[in-house]
Amino acid sequence: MTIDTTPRKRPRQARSHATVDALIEAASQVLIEHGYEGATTARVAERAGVSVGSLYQYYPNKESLVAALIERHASAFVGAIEQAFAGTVDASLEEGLRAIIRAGLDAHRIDPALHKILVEQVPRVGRMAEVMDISRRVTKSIEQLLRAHLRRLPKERDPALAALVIETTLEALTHKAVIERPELLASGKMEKEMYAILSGYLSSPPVLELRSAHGAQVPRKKKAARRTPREAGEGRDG
Amino acid sequence: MTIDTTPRKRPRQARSHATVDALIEAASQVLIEHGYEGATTARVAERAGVSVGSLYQYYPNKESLVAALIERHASAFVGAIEQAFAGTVDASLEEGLRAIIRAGLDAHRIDPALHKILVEQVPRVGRMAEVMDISRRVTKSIEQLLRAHLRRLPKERDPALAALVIETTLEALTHKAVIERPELLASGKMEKEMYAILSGYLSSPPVLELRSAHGAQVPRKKKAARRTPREAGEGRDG
Amino acid sequence: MTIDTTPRKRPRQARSHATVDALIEAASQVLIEHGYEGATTARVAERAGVSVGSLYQYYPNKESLVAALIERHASAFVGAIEQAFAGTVDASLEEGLRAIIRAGLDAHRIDPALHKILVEQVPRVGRMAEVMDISRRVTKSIEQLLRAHLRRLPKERDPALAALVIETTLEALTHKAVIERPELLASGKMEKEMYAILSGYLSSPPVLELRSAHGAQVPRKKKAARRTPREAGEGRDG
Amino acid sequence: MTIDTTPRKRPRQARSHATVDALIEAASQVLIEHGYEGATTARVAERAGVSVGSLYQYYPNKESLVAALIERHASAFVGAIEQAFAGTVDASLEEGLRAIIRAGLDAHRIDPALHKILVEQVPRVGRMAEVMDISRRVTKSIEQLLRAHLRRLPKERDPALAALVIETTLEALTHKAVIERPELLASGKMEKEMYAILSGYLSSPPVLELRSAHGAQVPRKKKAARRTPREAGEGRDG
DNA sequence: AATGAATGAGTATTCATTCAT
DNA sequence: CATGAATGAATACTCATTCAT
Repeated sequence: MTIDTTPRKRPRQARSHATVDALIEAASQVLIEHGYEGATTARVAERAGVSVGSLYQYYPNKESLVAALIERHASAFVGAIEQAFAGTVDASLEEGLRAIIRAGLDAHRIDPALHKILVEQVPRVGRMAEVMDISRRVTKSIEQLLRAHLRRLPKERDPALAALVIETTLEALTHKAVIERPELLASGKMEKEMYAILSGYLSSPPVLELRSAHGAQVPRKKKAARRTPREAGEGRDG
Repeated sequence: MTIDTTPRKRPRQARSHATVDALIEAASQVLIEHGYEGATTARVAERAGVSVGSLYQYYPNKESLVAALIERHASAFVGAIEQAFAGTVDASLEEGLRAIIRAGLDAHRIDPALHKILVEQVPRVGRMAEVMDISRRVTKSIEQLLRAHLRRLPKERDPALAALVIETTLEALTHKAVIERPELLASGKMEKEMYAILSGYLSSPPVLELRSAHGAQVPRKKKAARRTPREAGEGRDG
Repeated sequence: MTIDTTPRKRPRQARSHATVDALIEAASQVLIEHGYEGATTARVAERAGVSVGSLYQYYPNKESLVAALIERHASAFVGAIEQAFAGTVDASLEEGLRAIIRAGLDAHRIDPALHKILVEQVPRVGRMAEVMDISRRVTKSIEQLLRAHLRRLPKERDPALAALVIETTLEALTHKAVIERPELLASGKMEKEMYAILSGYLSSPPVLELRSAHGAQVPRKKKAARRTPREAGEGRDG
Repeated sequence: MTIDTTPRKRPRQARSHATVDALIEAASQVLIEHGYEGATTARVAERAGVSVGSLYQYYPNKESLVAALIERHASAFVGAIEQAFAGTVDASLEEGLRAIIRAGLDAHRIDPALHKILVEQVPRVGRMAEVMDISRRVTKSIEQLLRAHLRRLPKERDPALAALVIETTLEALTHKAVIERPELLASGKMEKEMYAILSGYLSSPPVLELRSAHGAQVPRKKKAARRTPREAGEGRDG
């Protein structure tokens, strides 16, 4: 029952290459304008300035066209992220975090409208796996970064889990900003918040934890006010 | 082009009321089983044990039926959250955060299968606004909590923005856990991570920020211990 | 890959019964006029004075419609034949043969144009089996007749094989007459030939067989009782 | 509405000739493998190792290609039959009949798969006439044979009609055997039955005819010369 | 002559919606 | 009020045929 989403044939002549390009580009536009349902093969072909027949010459069905579009976008997306990660191998944790944040934000600047539609529609094209793979790969990269700085992390922070949390959080915040609050992006405020939330997460132990869940104030000494016990105990900066 | 999604008439008799209920319930089941495309009016009517004609007696079109379902679900969802918030008005920040986290997790336990479908399909029903409203209301509640403990927050934390960040983050993590990693939910690990990331975010200054973005260890004098990252960063210790 | 050719639903109201009838009748006409390819669902629906939707309300696809038509025709066809056979149970061999011949001719008078199309197109509707079943049942009936008169048959005639030969021969001759030479039908000439060929086949020993296949003359008794006048006239063996 | 089925141009170069051959051969194979519907011009061209364009260089349309194939096959078919007839001009009636039977069986051995498809599909190519011509020519040949032995035939047997009957019968039996009962062919049983039915038909008067259709016994001469042994055994008229 | 890219009318089928009963 | 038969616009997809290269 699964549908073949493999492109039908590879264009050999220059002319047909142009057709394929036009089709994908048209698919992107029509998808953005009309959504998945509204993106009829006829409309896509028309927008591409090509006949339906030509569409089916290169894609065996509608899904395969969308799949190709997803692939193109996903590849650009992942490309952007991995490039941003490239220089992080022996960066500090701080640099690493900043790079990750930037990477996400930058990647989301690639055709955000299409990205939105694709994210919404991807489940029904059965390409969910591939897209989830993006997030999995990013999570893996984050985990590597964390492992490289393991001693800097709170001892209760499991790197794999933390990576998942970070990836999920960043993705969500980036999304929110891109789609609903672009001004937070332009002003750089969102980036700061992202850094704040991540660095807080990776520092320990958070001050709040010192207070009992019952609201009783734990008296703190003035000097130690913001230092955590472990920091002090570890004597790292002693 | 916009479609009227208002229910057609209000049921006055008990029998009609039963029909309306059966229809919504049927819609829910069919949606879960067959997805949005597969949820034909015929199927819904059949599942409800009612004729198509009757369906259209109460809902002018398919979308309005789904809209009603969304409304029912959203209302239950927000209800669960707001109830969880109710006792928080003069709770401590810690209690408040825990309540928020719990609220989200609990709400997601209401018909998660339907929730998933609805979240995916909602954009195309044009009820996005309503659903976004949920998140807006939750954000508002969080903001109130933060404002009640304003002095506990890092001074650079804008309560409105922080509330947005928190809401977004919690929603994303809850989602991820519900859909992809339910075992993290059962073990309570996710809840701990949520608390960790939020408390870190609301504590200050995070230790990590004390280190320069360039990875070089910035030797810190004891006095500088309390300097915020930005302060440190801005002044470059110079 | 096989297609479901079961009718979709049984009509409950008088109105829908009329629709179903109209559809089959229209299918018959359109099939005759345009052949299988030309018999588009649109054309059939139009001819039936009904919308395409209605067609698909009762038949899940084009094939099932044709299958229904085949069934209707085959049933009438077989009905005619078996009725004609009914009175043959204890008839003489001669009466039996005449009844069989008549049965075939009569059955072929039921909508011969449709019969022709159906016979041609049946292979591709996958109802071949059912139709072949007709011929198999008829063959069986013939075999029974032959067995009832076994002692009258030439000893070398296997009843099952003879039945197959008879059925095939009758079917072919009937067909030929119906389609290409209707005048032979009207004049009763074909019926006579059919009887002649069958009775010759079931009599023995045929004169011709007395001559060896190698042309060597088989010595016969003087009286040459079996020589025909004309044979005698030839004086070949005189 | 009628379509031109004339080949477009006659190949003049060896290369073109090869192409034309390859096309017909490919058409034959594809037709057998995929049936008429499945035999697309693209598939035929591909199988022939030629482009669609080339196909249309030699055949103005699909039908003309099939027509050419039909012609090729029909010509081989008739060729085989007429060759088998050639030696029959002054053969005995018995020899003639055997030759006819053999001819039909032999002809059907030429690409029976293609023959089957062609027989089924031929009506829709509008080449029915040509194919019917085969049977007409064969009938003519049979008629000639019969006329050559006129005096051997029962006086009531009209040679033209008898030829039609014989041709039809043989064709049907051959077909049946080829398609449904090949074992009857291999064992030679069918051939025997064919000879039996024909010789019975051409002998006269058949015994059965002596009995009235009403079962009344027709008084016969004392010697009962034509009574079969078994009949005698019955002692019905003893 | 050959190629194969492009065409687009034509086909089966679905499904939200209406309306006669 | 309820029913379910009827509607028909809309959609994905095919394939014979043309024509620029």
